[in-house]
Amino acid sequence: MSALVTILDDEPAIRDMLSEALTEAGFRTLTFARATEFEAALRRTTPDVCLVDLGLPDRDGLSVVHRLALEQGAIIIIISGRAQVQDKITGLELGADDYIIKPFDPAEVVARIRARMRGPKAAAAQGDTATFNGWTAHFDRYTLVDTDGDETPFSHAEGEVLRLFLESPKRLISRAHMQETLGGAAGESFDRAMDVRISRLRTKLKEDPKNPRLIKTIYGAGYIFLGDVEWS
Amino acid sequence: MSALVTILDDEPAIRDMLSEALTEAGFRTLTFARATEFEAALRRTTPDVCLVDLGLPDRDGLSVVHRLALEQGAIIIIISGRAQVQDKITGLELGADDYIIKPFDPAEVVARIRARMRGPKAAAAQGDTATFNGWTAHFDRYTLVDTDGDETPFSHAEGEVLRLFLESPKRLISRAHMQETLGGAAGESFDRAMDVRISRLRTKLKEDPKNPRLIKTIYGAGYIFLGDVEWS
DNA sequence: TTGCGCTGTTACAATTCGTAAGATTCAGGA
DNA sequence: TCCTGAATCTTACGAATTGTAACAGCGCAA
Repeated sequence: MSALVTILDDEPAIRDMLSEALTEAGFRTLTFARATEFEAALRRTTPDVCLVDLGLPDRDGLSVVHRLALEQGAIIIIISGRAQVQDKITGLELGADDYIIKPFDPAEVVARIRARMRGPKAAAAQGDTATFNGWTAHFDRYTLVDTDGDETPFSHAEGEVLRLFLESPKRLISRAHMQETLGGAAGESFDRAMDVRISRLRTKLKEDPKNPRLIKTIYGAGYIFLGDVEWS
Repeated sequence: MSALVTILDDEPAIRDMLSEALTEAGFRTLTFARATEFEAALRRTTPDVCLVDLGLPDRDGLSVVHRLALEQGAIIIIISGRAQVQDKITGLELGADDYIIKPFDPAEVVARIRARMRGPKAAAAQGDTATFNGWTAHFDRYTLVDTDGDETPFSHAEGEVLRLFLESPKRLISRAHMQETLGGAAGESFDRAMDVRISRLRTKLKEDPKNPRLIKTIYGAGYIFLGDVEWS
């Protein structure tokens, strides 16, 4: 399930250098020397990241970028010898997500790809994990990880609530619905248990009680989870 | 609707240059010279993009980046004089979305911000929001934001009234219609409740009681919301 | 058994929001 | 212009809802 990165560059040395660094970092790679080969491959596969050189023998790389941006959902990174500010601007405006100037350090390329993908470290856990606003929730390991790598364990009950939120972000989740999907087992006796679960979850997410950024209470209705969730 | 960009840099010349270019490009900006000032402002507002210099007088910019990545959903771009590949990598791994080296061209900064805003973070940032006369109402986050970037939370009941106004600006909204669409729930007995909701909304919009500019009362009929509303 | 962590319950603090009541403003007539 | 009753604004208070700390029961491992 590691991410697929395509490399489109006419210089073999650069292709090799990138391919090696990316494989080392846990990505799968495909390399191409010409735009036509690359575009033919796109009909068979869907890469997650596309590295594109602008100085190609058969076509201007910008046209490749433009088509990619229109048709694919991939992350597009231009790697070019053209260092003029105007070149960068037109590249970015055409749809590229980043622009790296030659000569470059392959480690920087890896770091920039990771910054775009934010989370799924290629070789990392296969289980069901979700990332949101700097956090990564590993439901198979019952741990929350921040960008620092610090882990905070969460319990089963907390995980149920968190999963419910992460499955429906930015939508109102009514208190009744929560009772129903989760604690429905016990009594209908007006449960403060849900409040306590949420309170505990909030402290683990380091929410400011006065101004919660992630779990927002709607008085008389329920809760809304704000946060940019991505499952993997 | 325009995105809010914060600039954190100790050099006034750089702050001015960035602020000017970004304003020109249609962004709203807030500038800070010290990390402490910046972090104080974060308690009041939620920027969409944060530009951070690493060489700050009072604190290392990397710690600012780290906190931002943990707590906020903002796009983080480091602007630094440190050009070593290792600096870039640690910055990106700490949570930055981009890393720009000084000296730089402000036009490139604008282009890179725009490139990031197309990504997933930006898609998250746009919920259902409306702007009017210097205010931005985020209905998903239940907050009002003014031109300074200061946030004021509003409650569910206030939001219902505000939404009603923003959906029919510059048209008479009768008291009966408001009761009907909203408060129909509880008692029909006293319509003073609506007055109080509106009164509270007015104070949050910093209306002058003697001379309301946005919510105008039509004696014996209802209310009119004046204001140039734009939804996004 | 003892100890530890998880979870629900309880009690009290904080917030929201409608109601009540006095103050203020408005329209129309004297 | 001034007066009067009705409509509206504002403030205070209280009921309902929600937040959180403290406590107790439970399960599990050493």
